[in-house]
Amino acid sequence: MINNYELYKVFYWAAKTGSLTQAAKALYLTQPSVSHAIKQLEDSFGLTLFYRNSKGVELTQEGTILYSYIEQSQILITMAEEKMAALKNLDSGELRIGGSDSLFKHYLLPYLEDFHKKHPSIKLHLNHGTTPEVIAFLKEGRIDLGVVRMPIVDSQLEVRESFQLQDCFVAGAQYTELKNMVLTLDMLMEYPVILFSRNSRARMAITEIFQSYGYTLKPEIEVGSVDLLIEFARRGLGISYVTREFVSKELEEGSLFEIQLDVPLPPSQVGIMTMRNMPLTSAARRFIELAQ
Amino acid sequence: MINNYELYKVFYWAAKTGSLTQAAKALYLTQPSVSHAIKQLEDSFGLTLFYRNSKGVELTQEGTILYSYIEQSQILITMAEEKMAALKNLDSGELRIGGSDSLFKHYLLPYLEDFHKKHPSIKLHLNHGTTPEVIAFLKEGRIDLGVVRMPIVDSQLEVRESFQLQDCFVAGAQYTELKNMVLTLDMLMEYPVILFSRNSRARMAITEIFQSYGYTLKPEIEVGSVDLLIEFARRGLGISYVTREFVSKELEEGSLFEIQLDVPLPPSQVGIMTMRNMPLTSAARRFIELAQ
DNA sequence: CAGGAGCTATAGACCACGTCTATGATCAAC
DNA sequence: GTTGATCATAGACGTGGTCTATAGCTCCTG
Repeated sequence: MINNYELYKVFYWAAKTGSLTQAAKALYLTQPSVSHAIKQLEDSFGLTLFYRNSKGVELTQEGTILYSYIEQSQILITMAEEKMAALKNLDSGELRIGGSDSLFKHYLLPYLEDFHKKHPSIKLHLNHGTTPEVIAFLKEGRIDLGVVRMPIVDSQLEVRESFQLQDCFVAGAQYTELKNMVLTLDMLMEYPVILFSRNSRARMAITEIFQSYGYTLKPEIEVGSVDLLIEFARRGLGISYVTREFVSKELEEGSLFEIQLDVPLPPSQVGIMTMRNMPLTSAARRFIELAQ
Repeated sequence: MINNYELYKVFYWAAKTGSLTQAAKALYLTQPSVSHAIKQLEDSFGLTLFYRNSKGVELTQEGTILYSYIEQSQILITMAEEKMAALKNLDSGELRIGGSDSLFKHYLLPYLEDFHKKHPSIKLHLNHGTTPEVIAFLKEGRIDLGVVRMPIVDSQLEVRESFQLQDCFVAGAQYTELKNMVLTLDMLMEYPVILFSRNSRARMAITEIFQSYGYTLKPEIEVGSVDLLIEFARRGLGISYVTREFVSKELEEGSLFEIQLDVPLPPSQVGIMTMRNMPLTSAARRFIELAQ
């Protein structure tokens, strides 16, 4: 019917201000333009929308009916524009991050706090899961970004290196004799080793390292959380393979110490994953910026 | 913010159909135009609204939020356009008529019925009042048109002559002796005359006529409704001055007869009044068309 | 009553911008 | 590899929305 919705904006302001001249000012147009626009509307409806008098204009019965619809419509558009501006300014919106519980707890927390302080109106949604689960979340569009250990090889994903973590073996008071020694892998395997459950990325990594030296690493105990890994080591149940940064408190206070090995353990990189060629929300872009 | 609301229409269709190509078809545009429009929106918000893939497009988080507003807005506009079309086609709307009760009851009824049959969806509002009241209603915008006796002299009003009425004196069985006589005003004044209340237009008219012949007409009885005027005459309380068309039933059945005078009583014209230079609703225009 | 200050309507010119065609790039399916 | 979708880009075109200038009207004021 009407092939130019701009006319409704003009109509809205004309009706609202009761004056074509005022409407023109509000819209940064000239009065004849507004006059012309209203005429177009009236012609295409075949109805008169305004009474014109020397003081301005007034809605006719039919104009009043039109206004009741258009007013709502214009208000919605205004709200939409305000909302978009808020999203842009990070005054609104949400950020959905996927990652492992331990990464959230031990490492991402300061970044999350920082982000939340800077942009308190953005709702944070944290979804924990294993690396494959996080990748699946990403592909399903359920999270905006995932934080996992590298390497990730998936052509659909774009991975930014964020920070390095160093895994290491730690033990508690029971094994004080090892404190100032440099162990060979041979020696290490004499002790009971505690590892994270089979499907974890860190577990696979260390198993491969041992294999590359010709050893098969078999854990005495397998646990399902980083907290248990730490707790078991503290109680002297064995030597745990953990991320050094996750036990920094225990290392400082001396309840755990790091076993020195004669071979280097390669550091593991944590990466922030996003979908390749998919636009990011403002919030996601901002978070990545802060986390790098 | 956005200085072209057309873009929202394009966005709406793109989001609704999930395809720029489909949106282009729906809007009778080419695909590049739609692509361009969406880009404009995205640029001016500084946000990405759609994920593009080889199957079409999909809303981003931010696009989804925008859509929730714009969808409502567009629906309202569509409803508005449908409503305007209905008003134009007289499939909707209202018609507010002012006039005297007796005109409504005795003369306008067939026109009202006719109009209502032809346009059953138009609500009729009938407001009765004296001629000055009806004029006031018109000027206050409370009615679309008024139906009153001419002449009306008011530069703000436009009056269309509609139909003629003939006032006359009638009497009942008590005065059968006058049935086949032609009376002079002199003779008439020997009888008790029943008139409508002082402020009525018909009353003023007949008083003036008598005065122009040198007589002062003083009624025996004054009543406030046409029905009473008729009833009193039937009961033989006097000779009533009524509009002939309003007593056509009584004249036919013989319960009243018309007094013949030796001077002509000028006919009175009924006019349909509207505000001069004020646009009429479609319904009002249509009614006037039918009533002429 | 003349003159001024509002208001809206009309006429005509101009140029930005929205639309088009043509083509490229990418992806999925066969 | 080829075909047939999709959206993006480039550049040309022309229309329609905006402008200036002016007229017409009503109301108010000295």
